[in-house]
Amino acid sequence: MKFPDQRSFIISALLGLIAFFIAHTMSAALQTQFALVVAISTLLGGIITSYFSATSFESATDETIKTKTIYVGNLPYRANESVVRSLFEEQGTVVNVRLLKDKNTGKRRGFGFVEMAEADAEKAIAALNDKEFQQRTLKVREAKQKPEDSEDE
DNA sequence: GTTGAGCGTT
Repeated sequence: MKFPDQRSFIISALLGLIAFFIAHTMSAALQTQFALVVAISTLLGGIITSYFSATSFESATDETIKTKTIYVGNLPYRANESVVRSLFEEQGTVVNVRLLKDKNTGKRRGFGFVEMAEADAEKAIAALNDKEFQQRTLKVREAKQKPEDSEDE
């Protein structure tokens, strides 16, 4: 029904364009046969693709985890991502860590975002908020979600 | 090389 991702859609569209131009160079009788072959090949390819993606081993657990993004402020300027990551990993599994730098100068701005699993995120916020870290008091909160919609299922 | 309230990049 649906394409697995946008790449498959683009590839299919490109192949369709190529087939269109090839068919344009043929006689009417050949066009019918060519269209048949293309249609059957597309069907078979789709069936095979969906079979393998349905039986692919454990690729479903990758993006099924519910993660929550945490805002971390008042960080010392000397702190880097690995230090923050290891600090939050004491409270749970850290999915991603981003410390924001200035776009022009590239200097650290002293705050960042940590992405964790939902339960671990709540635990980390409660445990690490207003905690002293390298002579600074951390500000740990749940991050404002970016204005991105389309949450289906 | 500096500074100190804050919510953002592939």
